[in-house]
Amino acid sequence: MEEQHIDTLQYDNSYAIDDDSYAIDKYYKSRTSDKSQWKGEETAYMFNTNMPRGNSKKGTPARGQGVQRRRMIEPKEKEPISEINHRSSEAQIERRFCRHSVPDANLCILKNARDVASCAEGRTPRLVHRHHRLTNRQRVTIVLTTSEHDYTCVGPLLAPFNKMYEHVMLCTPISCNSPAEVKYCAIGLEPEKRRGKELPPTGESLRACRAEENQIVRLCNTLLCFSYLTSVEPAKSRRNELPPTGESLRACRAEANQMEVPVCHSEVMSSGEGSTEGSPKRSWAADKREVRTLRNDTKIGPLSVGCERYPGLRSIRRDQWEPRENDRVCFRHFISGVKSNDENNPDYVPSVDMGYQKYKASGDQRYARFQRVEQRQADKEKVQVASVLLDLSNAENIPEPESVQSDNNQHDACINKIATLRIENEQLYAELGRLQTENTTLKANISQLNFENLVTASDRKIQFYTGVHSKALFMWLLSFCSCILPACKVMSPTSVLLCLLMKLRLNLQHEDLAYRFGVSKTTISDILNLGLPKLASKLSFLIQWPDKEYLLSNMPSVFKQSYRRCSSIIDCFEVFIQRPGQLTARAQTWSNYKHNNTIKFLVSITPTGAISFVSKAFGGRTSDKVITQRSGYLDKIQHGDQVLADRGFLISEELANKSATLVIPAFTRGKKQLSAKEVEQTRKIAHVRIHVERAIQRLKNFNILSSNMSMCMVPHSDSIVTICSAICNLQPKLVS
DNA sequence: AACCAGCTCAGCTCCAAATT
DNA sequence: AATTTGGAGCTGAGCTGGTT
Repeated sequence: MEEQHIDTLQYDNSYAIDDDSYAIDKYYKSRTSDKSQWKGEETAYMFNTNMPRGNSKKGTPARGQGVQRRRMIEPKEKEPISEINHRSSEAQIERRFCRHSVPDANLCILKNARDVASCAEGRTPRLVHRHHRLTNRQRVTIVLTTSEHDYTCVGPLLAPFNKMYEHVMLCTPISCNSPAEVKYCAIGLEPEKRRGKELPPTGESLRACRAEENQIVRLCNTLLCFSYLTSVEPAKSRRNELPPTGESLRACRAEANQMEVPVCHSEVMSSGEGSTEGSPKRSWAADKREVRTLRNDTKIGPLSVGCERYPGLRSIRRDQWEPRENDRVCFRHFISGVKSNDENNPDYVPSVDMGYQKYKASGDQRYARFQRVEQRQADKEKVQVASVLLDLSNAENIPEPESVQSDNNQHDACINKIATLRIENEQLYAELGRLQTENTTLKANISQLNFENLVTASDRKIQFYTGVHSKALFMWLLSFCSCILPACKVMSPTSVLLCLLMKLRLNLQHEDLAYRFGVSKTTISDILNLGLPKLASKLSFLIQWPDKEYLLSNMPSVFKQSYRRCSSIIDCFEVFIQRPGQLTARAQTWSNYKHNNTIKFLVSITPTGAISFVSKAFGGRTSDKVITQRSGYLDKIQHGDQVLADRGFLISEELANKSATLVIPAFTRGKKQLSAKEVEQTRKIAHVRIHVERAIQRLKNFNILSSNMSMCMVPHSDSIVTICSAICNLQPKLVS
C-alpha cells in the first residue's frame, strides 16, 4: 500500500475507507485533548500504516506530532512471513502468531472483542478482534467485506491492502463455542447470539473454562500459522494474502489428504484415546484438519461417526454408539468438507459415507439448492448493508457515543442523532432566515441614521444645524448651489452643503466634522476652503439694496410716522479673532471697545429688517466712520434717502453730498441736559434702531461670528458674513 | 483628481520665574 | 501682591507626498 504522510491525512476530509485511521485519530483527539492519555499502543496501531517519511528527521518528532506520533513512525521490524514455513521452529511460529494475537487470549478476547462475524467454515459467530472500538465506517467495511468474500477463522478479515488488515482480525484462536465467546454473548454485547448459549461460567467452572481455553489456544496458535503456510498457493501466502477459501480451500484439503499422514481420527481427539499407544504419529497438517473438524463438533452427538481409514468406526450407528464429549466427525463426511451450523445447509449433519443413505436427493442436488438459498440471502444482506451505509454516510460527522454496547444500540443512537440534527438543522435555517431579515432591516435603519439623514429629518434639526429656516429652504439652497459646491467623491452634495453651513452655524472643528461625515479632516478643510468663497459668491444676490418703490410699499408702520424716507439703518459689529502673529495685524485688529483682537463689519438693514449691505472685514481698531467711508456703503445712498445710525457714525457730510440725511441720537457732549425734543427724537431713533440690533443678533446666531474666530477662518470672514447675511435674509420678516 | 495619513506650524493655556 | 514674561505642552488647521 502506498504510504501516506500523516500531515496530508489531516487535511483529507474524504474519509475514504482506507483513511479510517485518520477518522479514529480525529475521534480520539476529540475525546481528549491530552495526548498523554492516548495509549501509545492504540496510536501506533492506528497510524503504523501512515508513517511520515522523508521529511522527518530520524529521532526528531514530526512537526506538531510529539512523542506519541513518533512512536508510530517507527514500527518494529517484523519477521517476514515468507521466512516461516512448515520447517520453522515453534519459537518462530509463536512470534509470527503474536503479531496477530495477544498473549492472554482470555483477557484480550473479552477486552478487544468489537464485533461479531460468521465464519464461512463454521457458520458460527466469531469475535472480531481489534484493539480499538470500530468506527461506523470500519464496521461497514467489515460488513461489505464479509458479504463479498469468504473467510475463515484464524484468518485476517480484510484484504492485505487494507489498512486495517492487521488490526481487524477474525483471528480467534479458540473454538466457536468457547466460554470466552459465550461470555461475550452473555454480557449483552450480542443479545441475538445469546440464545442457546450457556450462561457465563463462574467460580470453579470459570477457572476450568479458562484452563480449557488456554489449552486450546496453545494448540490453535500453532495450527493458525500452519493454516497460512500449507496453502496451495504458498507464494500468495508470503505476500500476506487471504487464507485459502472456497475452491482453493477444498484444493488445499485435497492436497492435504494426499499426505501420508492420518488426517482424521476421532479417537485421537477423544479424551483418553488421543494419547493411546500405537496411534499414528500426527503432523501439523493433521492437527490443522483436526482443529477445523474440532470446531464443527457442535451438534453431532446423536449421529454416527466413521472414517474410511478406520473401518472399525465406520459402521458405528447411532443406535449402537453413544457419543462421548470429545468425539469428532471427519470433514470427509460433509459434502463441502465443512460442517455447517445452518439448519438449511445439507452439511448441518454429516451425510457422506455414513454407512447408510438417509436422504433421497443426491448430495449435489441438495448442495445446489442450498447454494441458491444462500445466494438469495446474500443478496438480501447486501441491500441491508447498502441501507446501513447510506444512513451512516448521512451521519458521517457525528461523533460516536463512547459507551455503546452493541451495534444495534449504536445504530439506533446514530439514527436518533441524525433525526435530532435534522430538526436542529431546520431550526438553524429558520434562525438564519430571521437573522438575515433582521440584518437587512438594521442596515436600512443604519443608512437612515447617517448624519445627513439625521440632520435633514425635520425643520427643527435643519434650523439648529444650518440656520436655514426649513427643510424645503435647505433643499432649494442645495439645488441652487449644487453646481458650485466642491466636487467630493466621499461626500454627497447634501453633506457638503451641510458641512459648510454647520461650520458657520456651530463653528465645529474640522476634526469634529470629519468624524460626523466619516471623512478625513483634510477633506473637510478642502471643502471649507473651496466652498465658502463659492457659496458666498453664489448667495450674494440675496443681499440687495432695495428700490425706493419697494421700500415705500413695504414700509413698516413704526417707520411711516417719523422716518418715511428711511432707506437704511446701519451699525457695526465686531467678531473676536485669534491674536495674529504679525504685530501689524495684531495692532490693526486690536479693539479698544472690546479689549480684544477683532474684525469689524458694517451692516445695513432695510426698515423691514432685511440686510441690504454688508461691508468687508476691517480691523477692530477701525472707526465706524472710516468703515462707512471705505466700505462702499455711501455708493448705495440715493437722493433723499434717510439713514439711521448710532452716535459714532459721523457721516452727515458724506450723506449731504448724496442729498441724503443722517439721523443719529442726540449727543450729550457739552450739554448739561438734553432738551425735550432731543429726548423724544432719541427715543424714537432707539425704538427703530432696535431692529438693526435684532438683525445683528440673527447674524450672531451663527456661532462662527459670535465666538472666537480662528485665524484660518479670518481670510474667509467676508464670505462667512455674506453667507450668514444671505441666509438671514431667507428668514421671515424681522419687522412687520 | 481626490483622498488621506503624517508632519509642521501657529495659537492657546498653564505655570513658574522675573519684574514692578 | 499684582503683573508680566517666557517656556512647555496641547490643540487645531494647513501642507505635503503617497495612494487610489
